[in-house]
Amino acid sequence: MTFNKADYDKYAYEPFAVTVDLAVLTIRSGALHVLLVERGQEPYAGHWALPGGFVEPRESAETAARRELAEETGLADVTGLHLEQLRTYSEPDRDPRMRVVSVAFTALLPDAPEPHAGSDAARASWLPYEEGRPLAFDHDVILADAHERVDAKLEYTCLATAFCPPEFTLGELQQVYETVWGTDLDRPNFRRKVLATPGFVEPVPGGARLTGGRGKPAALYRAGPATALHPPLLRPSREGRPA
Amino acid sequence: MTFNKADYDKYAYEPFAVTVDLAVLTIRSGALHVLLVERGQEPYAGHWALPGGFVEPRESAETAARRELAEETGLADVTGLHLEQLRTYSEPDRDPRMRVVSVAFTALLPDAPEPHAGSDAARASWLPYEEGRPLAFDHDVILADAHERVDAKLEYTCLATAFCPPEFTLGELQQVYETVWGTDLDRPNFRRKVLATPGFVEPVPGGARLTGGRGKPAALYRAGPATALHPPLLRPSREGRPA
DNA sequence: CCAAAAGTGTTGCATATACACCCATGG
DNA sequence: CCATGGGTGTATATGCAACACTTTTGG
Repeated sequence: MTFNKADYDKYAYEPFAVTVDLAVLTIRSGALHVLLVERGQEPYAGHWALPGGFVEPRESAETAARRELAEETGLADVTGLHLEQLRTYSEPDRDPRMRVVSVAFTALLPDAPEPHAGSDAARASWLPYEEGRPLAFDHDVILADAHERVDAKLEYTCLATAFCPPEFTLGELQQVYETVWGTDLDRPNFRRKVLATPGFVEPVPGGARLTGGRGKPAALYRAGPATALHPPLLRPSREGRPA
Repeated sequence: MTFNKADYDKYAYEPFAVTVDLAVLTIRSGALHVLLVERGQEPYAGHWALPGGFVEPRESAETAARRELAEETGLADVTGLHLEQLRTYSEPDRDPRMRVVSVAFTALLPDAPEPHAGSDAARASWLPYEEGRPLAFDHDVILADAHERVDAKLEYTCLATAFCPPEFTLGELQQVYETVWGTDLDRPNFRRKVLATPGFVEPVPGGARLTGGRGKPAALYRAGPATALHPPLLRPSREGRPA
């Protein structure tokens, strides 16, 4: 970027507000859920919206996103959670009050503790992915973009473990894929694919799960160090025909 | 995002400047080139930088990026060119003068007309990808991110045609892959892969290329309607071992 | 006639898919 | 002892990498 002398005047342009918006996803009882907050004021009073807030003067967008994530979920420690920049939304009229440029993030959580209603007093809640529409502002678009991105990244990254608790069974991991993609996968083949990818998961030293399930106790795994998936784990039911 | 009443004061926070930065890539005589501008003033006077500029009050970042692309390349029509949002860079001190949040874009061009030195008077030029370092500000990081993204997207999208003129041969398309990835590909197999993907390329009605080449004239193709590549065209020389 | 680039064919290995089957636990 | 979910084996199909070969042009 190149600047002229006039650019040094910070108020040469109408100021832009910079915010972060968070698409926080989790899996709850076999269905994809989103963290939403209910708006108390106009515009969009009574509508659900993505959590978010202003970027502070000395923060990066990433720092602001993690701060908001902690505030909105009420979790004590959000350092381990998956948080990734999605894209930036900057249409001039996306907020009727003023010029707001929003950097959107996607966050993925394992379990789903009931959210701490944010400092903004609005109600916060986990909603099934399809519910609460239409969302405020352009949040329907942001959320759809987030879902599409997660869909795609499950194929060629190890992202699925971000939905799982620290220790999990392969059955749980498979359910992540089946829930997000909305398809069924062949268990034996899924198992082989996952185990054949070095660093995707690693067995926890001495354990097997007992008390919960009805069938044979499943082995427990932890997320491995790998991030990419080569070759990818392709989701079925696309006829190899790109749009 | 939720607002309190105080948020209505546009000057409640120190204003953020919002800019766009462009990583404009092309292939020139078999090598990847980047469009860079030379800075005339401090900071980073004399350094090369990515082209870019401020987002105007009534523009989206996308609109601003396309406007800057037209200005900096001097091309009359930039509507057909590939332009895609990369990510947003918002570290508080990335510009020593003031708080600048920059939405970065990646643009891909077929041919490489000599750039019109921008309105900012600075010199503009195509440089081989490796040259001109270190760039001003955090532009080394932005450019590296852009390259990485293009690398990855060649595998599973039809993006490579964005580097090609309206009509091209399969040899030229293959050179795009080889140049960007820095590897050699097997011509027969590459050919089959591309032609087996419906909508990737389509033959131009009656043509074959004659005058230029030394060997057998190659058939001409146009970019097809497809955007995704299933299955992907994997780049070789990665041992299937994710990090 | 030779070099260079386009295009075709073939073969072997790797992987995926689809399914049949056994194992261990709770009720 | 049966339903339920975990885990193993295997045959067939598919896809891809490697490489030999033919074709058509310019010099």
